[in-house]
Formats: sequence, structure tokens, C-alpha cells
Amino acid sequence: MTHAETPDIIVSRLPVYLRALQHMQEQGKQTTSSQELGEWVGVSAAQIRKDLSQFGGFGKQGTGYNIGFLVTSLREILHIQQVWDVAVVGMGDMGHAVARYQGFANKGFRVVMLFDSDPKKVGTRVGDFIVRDAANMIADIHEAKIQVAMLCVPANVAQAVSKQLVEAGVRAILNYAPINLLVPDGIRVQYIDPAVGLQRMTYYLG
Amino acid sequence: MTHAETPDIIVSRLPVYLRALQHMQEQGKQTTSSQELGEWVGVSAAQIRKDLSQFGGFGKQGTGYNIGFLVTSLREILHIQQVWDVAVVGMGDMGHAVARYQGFANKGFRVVMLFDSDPKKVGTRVGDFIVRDAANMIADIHEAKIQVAMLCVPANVAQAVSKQLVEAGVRAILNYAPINLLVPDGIRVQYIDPAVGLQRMTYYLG
DNA sequence: TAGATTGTTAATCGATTAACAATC
DNA sequence: TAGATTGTTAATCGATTAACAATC
Repeated sequence: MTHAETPDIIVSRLPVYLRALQHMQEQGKQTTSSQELGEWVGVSAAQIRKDLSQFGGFGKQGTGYNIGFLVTSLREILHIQQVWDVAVVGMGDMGHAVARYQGFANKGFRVVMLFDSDPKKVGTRVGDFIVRDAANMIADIHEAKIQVAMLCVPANVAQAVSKQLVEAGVRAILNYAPINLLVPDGIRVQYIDPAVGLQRMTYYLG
Repeated sequence: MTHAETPDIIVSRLPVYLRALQHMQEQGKQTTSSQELGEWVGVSAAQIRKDLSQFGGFGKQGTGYNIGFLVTSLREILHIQQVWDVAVVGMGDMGHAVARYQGFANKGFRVVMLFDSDPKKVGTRVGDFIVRDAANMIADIHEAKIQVAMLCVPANVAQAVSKQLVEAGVRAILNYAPINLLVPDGIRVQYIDPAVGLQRMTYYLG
């Protein structure tokens, strides 16, 4: 009997726990409990304990969890003890903002390459980088062994560009284009679409 | 016996269905099936039918769903047959991009007001609007009866600003700040955090 | 020690899937 | 009509919660 797969839904909560824990850490806190963490992230204490126990025993009865240790452990579980190089494709307003985003520090990612297909943008500077020509994207990403990309191109070309990213060796795509991507098995996609986020709330606004 | 609440998880899928259907519509398609829609959005056909049947019978045996009718119906269910006015708070790179975002057209939202607390930004033009002083935010939002906001301020002030938004009458916050917000009951929050999105994928990259 | 809190088991709850009669 | 596909029921599967012995 092989070890059961960790359910996706548990994995999806871990980064949220980690974010809260790193926040506590920045505030100088040493220790927390499933109760306290749960209140902060909006999850029951039992669920926090159950989720964490999938990966080992990180806490101590009576005292709770050492925040530093739990942060380190979660970073290992999520494979972000390393720093992943990330390519940003599409230098519109959103790509521009994402390329210059300061929030990846200490989160396991750094932007290292920017692409656009517009000759007016290629060669210009955005943040710390010169925008590269999308015509060389496959070769450039492949050579740099980049496996993570943020896709900020218009919806009508997103599917085609995602195909190129996969060809180039990318295995994880954060998709800002408001469209579902069809990708091969083993390629992960996460979607960021503000309209979807807003519509998930207006349902309840009555 | 009162009608059962629609589960959150079903509500959260509806905007994704709608996005796919609107996409089909733009391509001139008239009709689809639970099978086809399901393949496109990565959900089983049975689940699509079950989800939709929560709200009524939108399909026809043998022929499937009329896309136009289903789009209209979903827009009503999600309360986006109306257009919601949206305020954007924080004119950093992300707020800037969000304020100029073209993707809200036909999705039920329009940006109508921008705020920042930095005197260097107040009064400048971003997209179609002049950035307003955050000092007047509560009054301005209240007067305009705005109920939806996108929060693009730095994490360290996000909690305080969200409190002001609620005071001003906002009931739905799309939060781009990488931090959990504590809000009163009845206030909806959706989170957009690229680091969280990326970390949900690196777990699987091994 | 007494109090607090974990990790885990069993019970409950809820969501997904399978299957099919109804019917377009 | 024959084929296709819905809406719905029942069965299955999975996730959450409650509870508590273990123990720090």
C-alpha cells in the first residue's frame, strides 16, 4: 500500500498558512497555535492540525507550533526553499506591474526575464530588465531552464503562447489572461482573473 | 422547509462557466452541451449539469444549452445584469494596472474612482480618472454609493484601509495585498496573490 | 502539577459521480 | 424515428468536524 496522495485542496491552503506565519514571524512572534492561526486565516483549528499532520508532527502539545520551524517546513514542502526563476510574458499594464512586483521577496520566486512581441516594447527597460523579443522566447526560456512563467498577454493569443511556453520547458503557468488554457498533463496552471473574483462576490450582494 | 443555500463552491464555479460561455458566444457559437463546456473548463459534465440545475432548467434534452440564454441567466444569477461601480485604492504599479484594465467590459464592472494617499500621486491622471486623495475616501465612496473595491495598497496598511472601505459602505473587496483581512460578517473578500498562486504549483514541480 | 494544545480517530457532513428515465 | 443530452436520484467518495487520549 502506497502513501496516499495529499489532496489538492490541502496543498492549496498551505501557501495561505505560510503567508500568515511569515507575517507573524516579521512581527517577532515565536510560537502560535492551530487556534490562533486558524482565526487569522479563516479556517478551523481542527483543519489546520489535520492539514499539517499530513506532512509530519510540527507542533508540541501544550505549547503549539514554533513559527520559525513551521515556516521552514512549509517552505520545504512547497519546494520554495529554493528560488524559482520566473519569466513574464506580455508587457502590457499587467505584465509591467507583475514584472516590477516587490512581493516575491522571500516567497521563493524571482523574475528574471521579460518578453513582448511588440517591436516598440522590445529593448525597453522594465524594472531591472530589458524586454526581450518574444520571437526568441522558446530558445531563451529553454536555455535559462526556466520552469515557471506568468502569462500576461491578451486573451486571444494566450492559448498559443502557453503552448510555446510548454515547448520551452515551462511546467507552471500563472495565467492572467481571462481564458481557460488547455495544457498537456503534468503542466500546472493557476488563474488570476479579477472579473471572476468580483463575480464570486456580487452573487452575495443581492 | 426553506430552500437550501447554494454552496459557495458552486457559486465560485459559475463565473468560470460564464467566461467560457461568453467566449463561445464571441466565436458565434449558438449551442453547447455539458460535455463540451465541461471539457473546456476542466469540470465533469455531470457537475456542470448539477451546478446549473441548482438554479433551474436551462437546457434541452437532445440539444444541450442555448449559449445566449445561459449567459443571460448566469449574469442574472451573479447579479451582473447591472454594472457595478468599483473604486481602486492604491496607485502603485498594481493599482495602476488594475485601474486601466480593459477586461471588465461586459463583465459587470467599471472602475469609477481611484485613490492614493501620496500627495505626489493625488491629482495625477491614471486612465480616464484623476487620482483622488485617500483622506476623502470614506466620504467620496459613501456619496457615490460604491459597494465594490479593489485594494492595491501595501500589506502593512491593507487592514486599516479595508476597515475604512467597510465604513464607507463597501461590501466586496478584491484584495491584492498579500495579507489576510479581518472584516465584519457580511463583507466579502476575494484574494489575489501571485506568490500564493505560484506556490500552489511548485508543490507539484518536485 | 495543572493547563493547554497537539495529533489522530471516528462521526458527520457535503460534494462528486454514475446512471438512467424523460424528452427534445 | 433514432440519437443525443438533459435533469435528477441514488451511490460513492472525500473533506470537515468533534472529541479525546497523549503529552508538553
